[in-house]
Amino acid sequence: MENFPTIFFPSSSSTQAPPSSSASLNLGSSHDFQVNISEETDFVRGSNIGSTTFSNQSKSFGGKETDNQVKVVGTKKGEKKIRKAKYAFQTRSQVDILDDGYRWRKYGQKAVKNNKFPRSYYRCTHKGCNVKKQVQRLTKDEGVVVTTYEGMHSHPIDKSTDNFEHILSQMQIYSSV
DNA sequence: CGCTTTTGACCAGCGC
DNA sequence: GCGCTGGTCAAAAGCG
Repeated sequence: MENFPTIFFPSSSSTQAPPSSSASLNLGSSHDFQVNISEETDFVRGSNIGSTTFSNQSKSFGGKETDNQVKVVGTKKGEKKIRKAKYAFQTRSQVDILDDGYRWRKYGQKAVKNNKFPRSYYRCTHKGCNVKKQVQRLTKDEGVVVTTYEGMHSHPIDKSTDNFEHILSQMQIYSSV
């Protein structure tokens, strides 16, 4: 099977060890799992990712650079706007909802300009966990779902689904800046 | 009965 | 200054 997840870590990384764990994903029968990790404003595009349309997708996805700027939702006055690290997962799947083991609650849905499919906004339901994620399907390839994670989970996984948490752990390690 | 989803409104940032 | 777009909130409905 070639359904193996292919995780592309920024090659510029030199601090932590590369993900040597054999990450296997049981999301379904035929899901091409492609991860496109975007570190802050810098999208990892191109590379050796199999999809030819990937660059275009990345372009449309990060068309507006402003979408990487996230303002702090603090009730305090002058909180500076910090940009959190976002991780864009590109998954080839028939379903939008990828159960990664965490509990998500949908809190919004908006139609994006360049996509005819709406974008869904989810938030982790754990107490004190402000992890958000967006799920968006591409217009060009409706078989491709882009899941953008924002933030880090600071609690154990809810279910014992797969070792997807291993992947998340790897990324959390990486994203601990 | 409690939680999740849905959906419209509201708001802030940016471009023109 | 206005309009557009993206992101969040909140109320109500829906479901197990």
